[in-house]
Amino acid sequence: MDDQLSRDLKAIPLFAGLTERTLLELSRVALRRTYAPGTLILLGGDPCVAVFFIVAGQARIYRLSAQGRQQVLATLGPGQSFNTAPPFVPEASNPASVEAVGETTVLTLRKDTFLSLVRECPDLSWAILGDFASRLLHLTDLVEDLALRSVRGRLARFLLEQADGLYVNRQWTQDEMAVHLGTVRDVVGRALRGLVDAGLLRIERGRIVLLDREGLEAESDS
Amino acid sequence: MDDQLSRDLKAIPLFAGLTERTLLELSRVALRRTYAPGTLILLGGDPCVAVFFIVAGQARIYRLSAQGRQQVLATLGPGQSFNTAPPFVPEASNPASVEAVGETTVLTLRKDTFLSLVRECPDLSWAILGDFASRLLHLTDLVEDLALRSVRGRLARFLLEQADGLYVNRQWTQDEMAVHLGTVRDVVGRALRGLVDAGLLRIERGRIVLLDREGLEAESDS
DNA sequence: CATACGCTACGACAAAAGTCAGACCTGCAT
DNA sequence: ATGCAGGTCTGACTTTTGTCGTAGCGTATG
Repeated sequence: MDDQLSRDLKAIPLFAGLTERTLLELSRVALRRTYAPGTLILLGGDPCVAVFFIVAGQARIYRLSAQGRQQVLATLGPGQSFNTAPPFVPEASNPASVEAVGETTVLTLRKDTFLSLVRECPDLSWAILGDFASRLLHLTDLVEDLALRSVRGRLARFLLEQADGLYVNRQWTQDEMAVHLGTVRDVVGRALRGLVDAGLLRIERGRIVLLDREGLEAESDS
Repeated sequence: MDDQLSRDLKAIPLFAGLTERTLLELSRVALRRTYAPGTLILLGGDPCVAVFFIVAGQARIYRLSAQGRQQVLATLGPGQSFNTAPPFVPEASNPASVEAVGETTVLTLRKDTFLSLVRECPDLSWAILGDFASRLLHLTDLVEDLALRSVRGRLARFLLEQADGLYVNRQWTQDEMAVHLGTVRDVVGRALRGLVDAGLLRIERGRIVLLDREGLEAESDS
């Protein structure tokens, strides 16, 4: 009956090392939920009650300022998890808000269920250690970006990261880029024009063409 | 003979759950090292070969920009560890540079020794999970600070954090504060004067007096 | 006592970032 | 076709941040 749920559980890489038995138990306590595009899944600052695993769709993890500006911390897809850190820290609350990008399906486990699961399964804690570690490295990079680089530099780096070959195909609106870079749309627009004027890239309908990767890398450290 | 080393090992909270036997093994492979004030312990970007545990003194973890500006990620004291994340991520290099603040003594373990130790000891991996989790939360806060707050706001928050009651006793130079806030001395100076002019604090010889905590908290979100 | 040094204060300036308003373009729904 | 909405381009303007040079002040050192 809960066939679907079991299949979803098996598709989560973090759960790869679990036994059939544990998975079966999990399928009894995990909740499956689907959110419409743009829905708020989790509000930063609220007490932490559960952890989440993405089955389908995408989730945007972000912080909000008092003036309503956003900073995106990550955009996660199927198989990835969020809100897994606070359960390990007593009294911690949700570190950030999360919203569904497209239609998004998640599995959730209550905080204490998750913790006892981790205690019992060495494989799982190993996997989470790897996950946490790479998130730490990623956040450290983000901090350096924000503290030590100009918007123009951050934009150059961002485009290089997003680029698939010479092209950035995905339809990024300037607003989306802005929240990833911790700034506002207008400034992204100016920075983009600046890079175009410098001959480093060209903007076409629906995509951006990187004309000079080396030039962009030079821009990217500052 | 390696009595000192064993005693040092026992003083590291992360190792609290280890058996005598394991500690003994560790005392054979761990290296003890002391650095003079200001010495570079670890260079960011170099391949990761070892993890570190602080026995005495303090270590400043920071990133450097191309222009030589710094951003401090953390200042750690006895019992705390650094460079423990990269071993869990294949190919990862040291995420940041580390230097000794005062005279500082550390224990080091080779990366692979550390990893097999973690694999064998559930207690240890549990402790590291907690450590990583709180670092993640801390870094997330830092990102929000840098992305969404002005220097003045960050300074207000910083002072509130550092304050012991109404006083910030430690002798922070403006330069030190600047590298914690991701900016430069001059700007910290201006921001400080601004807060003084607003009547929120007073600067005395060797310490700062917070006159209006609520006012500072109001300043701190922006 | 003189000097050197580290830290701070201050003003002037330049660059970067944020804010605002108006106009345009496109696709879509009425 | 009309109107609307979302996204973009543009320029003007303000504020914030970073940079520079100079000067003051205290402590430590000779």
